[in-house]
Amino acid sequence: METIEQVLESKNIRVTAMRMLIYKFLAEKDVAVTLSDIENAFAKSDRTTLYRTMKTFEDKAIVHQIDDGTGITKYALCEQGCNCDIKTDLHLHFHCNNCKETICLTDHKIPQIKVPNGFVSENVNLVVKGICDKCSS
Amino acid sequence: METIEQVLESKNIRVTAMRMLIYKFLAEKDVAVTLSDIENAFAKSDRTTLYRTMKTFEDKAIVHQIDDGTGITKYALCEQGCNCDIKTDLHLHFHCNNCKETICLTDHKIPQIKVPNGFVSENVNLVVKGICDKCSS
DNA sequence: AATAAAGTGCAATGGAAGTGCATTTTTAAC
DNA sequence: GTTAAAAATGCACTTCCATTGCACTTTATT
Repeated sequence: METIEQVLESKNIRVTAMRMLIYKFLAEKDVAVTLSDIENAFAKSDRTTLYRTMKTFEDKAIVHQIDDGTGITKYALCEQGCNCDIKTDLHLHFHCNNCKETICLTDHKIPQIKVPNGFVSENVNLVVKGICDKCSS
Repeated sequence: METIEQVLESKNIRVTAMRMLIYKFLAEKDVAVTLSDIENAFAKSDRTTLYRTMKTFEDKAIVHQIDDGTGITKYALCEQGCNCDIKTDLHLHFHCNNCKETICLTDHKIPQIKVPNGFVSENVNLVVKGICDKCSS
């Protein structure tokens, strides 16, 4: 089991108190979070710091952004072995219309999408909306 | 060939000069447009009017919103026979990373997406990003 | 023509993303 | 250890888009 310090160091990210806290917060969540979610969890910290921290985490492939159609950017930790950095790890996201949470369905890969002749596919964003397992039971 | 008036009337939308102009503008475009695009095309009109017009059009299934990940809502006319109103017409959208335009690939249906047990899929948003036919040639 | 209903325009608000700069903290060099 | 450089943080601000309230105008109805 890696410590948070080790995770950050292995990705060449400087270890700071704030970053460890943010990482811990993300790790405890099983749903994608917004900047405001993080902001509310750390009343002490500034939005800008969180914003830039997430940007750093994203650059280093520790988190990935999720656009679930709510208009608000969400973030989630990349899974072990996730290849978000090379843009080919295309798992899909599920947004619950009931509880409004968004989660990664990491082990559900996006099927190959056919595009017309002349079009080149580089990236795919797929969000399924509906009712999540917690809300449907 | 239906006139614009007939289209609007058939959808129970009151015909006004502004609405006809907006419809015409949309019909001439083969790409999805933002509110600002429409705003710029009609310097005379107010953003609010356009916003509410699009909302009306959307309610009546004349246009559908597109969230292509740019963070800005885009709109496109529904095709003849498009079932956007019943939320089952799931064609995909293509966003060009070069010219930044977004278009509907109306005849490319979204494949059936499997979700884990307990999850209920109601709706799917799929955006493919890459290079469009005009930019790749 | 009178009235009600719907559409339109102006002004303003709110939320989120993003930036510049000063300050603090961390790292590295001496 | 002290110091200089680099990176991180916090504050203030700006911008952009979505959205709403209210007054005014236009359209439909009788």
